[in-house]
Amino acid sequence: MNAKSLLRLPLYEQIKQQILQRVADSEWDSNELLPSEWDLAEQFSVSQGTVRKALTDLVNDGVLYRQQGRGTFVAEPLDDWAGMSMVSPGMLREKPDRLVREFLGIQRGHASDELAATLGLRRGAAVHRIRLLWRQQGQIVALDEVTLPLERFEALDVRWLRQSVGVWAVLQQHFGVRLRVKAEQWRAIGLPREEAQLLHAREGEPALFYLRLAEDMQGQALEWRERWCLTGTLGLSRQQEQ
Amino acid sequence: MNAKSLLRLPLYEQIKQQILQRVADSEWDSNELLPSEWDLAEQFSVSQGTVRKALTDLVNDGVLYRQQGRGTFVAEPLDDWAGMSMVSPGMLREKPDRLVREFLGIQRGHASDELAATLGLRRGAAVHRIRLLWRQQGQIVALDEVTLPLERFEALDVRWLRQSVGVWAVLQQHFGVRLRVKAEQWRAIGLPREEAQLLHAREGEPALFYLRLAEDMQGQALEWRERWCLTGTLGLSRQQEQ
DNA sequence: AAGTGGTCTAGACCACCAG
DNA sequence: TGGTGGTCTAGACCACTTT
Repeated sequence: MNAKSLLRLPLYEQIKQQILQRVADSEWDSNELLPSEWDLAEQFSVSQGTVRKALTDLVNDGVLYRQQGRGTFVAEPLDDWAGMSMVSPGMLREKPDRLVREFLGIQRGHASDELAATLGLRRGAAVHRIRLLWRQQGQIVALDEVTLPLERFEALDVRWLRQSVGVWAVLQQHFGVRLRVKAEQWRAIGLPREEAQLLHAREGEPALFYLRLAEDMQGQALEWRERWCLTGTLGLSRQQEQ
Repeated sequence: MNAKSLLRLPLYEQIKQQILQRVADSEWDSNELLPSEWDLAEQFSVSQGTVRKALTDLVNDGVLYRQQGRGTFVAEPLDDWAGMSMVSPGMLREKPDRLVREFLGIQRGHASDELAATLGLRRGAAVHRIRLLWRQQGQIVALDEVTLPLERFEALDVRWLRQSVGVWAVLQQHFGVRLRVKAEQWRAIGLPREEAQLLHAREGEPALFYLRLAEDMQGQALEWRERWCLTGTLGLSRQQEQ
């Protein structure tokens, strides 16, 4: 009836954004039950069908999940491996074991021309560079170098990175930004010296090199990530070392 | 009003299946305009909203696409690289060049115990084994070995494989089955002898090894694929050979 | 029994595209 | 201008879960 469209955005889009905001602000925690569709409809002064459309979209985006007869809930925050193919050793049917993150550090730097173009930044724009190490059952399995536009994430706090489960979770919790993979590429390479040292592996040892561009739900590119992964074969040879 | 549910399936599910069947039977070709939502609603004796729900699901599955003000169309058939990350050399923003398929052959074989379990088959069940080679700008970039349950695809015809753009397109066109990736895994390996020969590369040369399980829209596992990919680094060394 | 999400209808108006 | 998909409403009944 009322709630006259503020910006020519569909009502369900406005509702989605308000719900996303509340999730980002932790007004609703993970796995917390949302008000019913009818309650939300009354809060937002729209029909239940419109709320339903908004919730369905958010479920498809992985922000919420539903259980028939019980209600609608807030999904777990994304971790940095969300939507990524398995690279862990072992059978295909196994879920990858919970990965443990080690925060190596954050620096300020400047984007290369190519990276600036990819992220839609000015030439030489300032960026955050974050390094993470991933362990599985104690063994080092991957090294990440993450690049974020500094302008957008100026307030980024080192303590958040140390405490959180990953960069994506930090961006969601503190900036209300939910990322998804926009483009990615795999290569087989020999490990460069610096990365080999950090991974405690031999220089030139074959590894997976994973490049990934991530965007927010509006399609704005926001994160560039390079990941060096030790795969099953490597895992074997590494066991012999220890 | 009528169309009393035949199998306790929601009306929109029945409509989805009927539309999928017509697409599989090529009653509607790729990029062909479907009847309007109101026409379909009348054909199926349901409301326009129910047709809309069915079409929206099929759009999300990639079977159809919509254009505001014009209509709803049949999407291009899937190719064997659908939903797969880029592995081609070059920049991330580039679309991978159109890959050219070379059909190497098809054999009958028997599933290993592990593969039988993965595909939900009896121990030692008969399977099709298909080999494909992929070229990009003339250069060999990948080798596929595809395993399909023979029971489900007994009528598979070699001519279809020779003429079509890929295995997924054949399954969609001739069996009405649309696949999607269920699980996948990447590894960096040295090429085994046989695969190295087929790829015209050196044995032991580092390459990406990609394992993939695909399922139909009902979640039934139907395809196992192993793919050896030569990545950018390799592409360089191969240029020197020629 | 009460409350939730899941399905379905009938009708309305809008935004976009074509002739 | 007419037809299409896009949005929105108000109401109904069903299936499932919890109390």
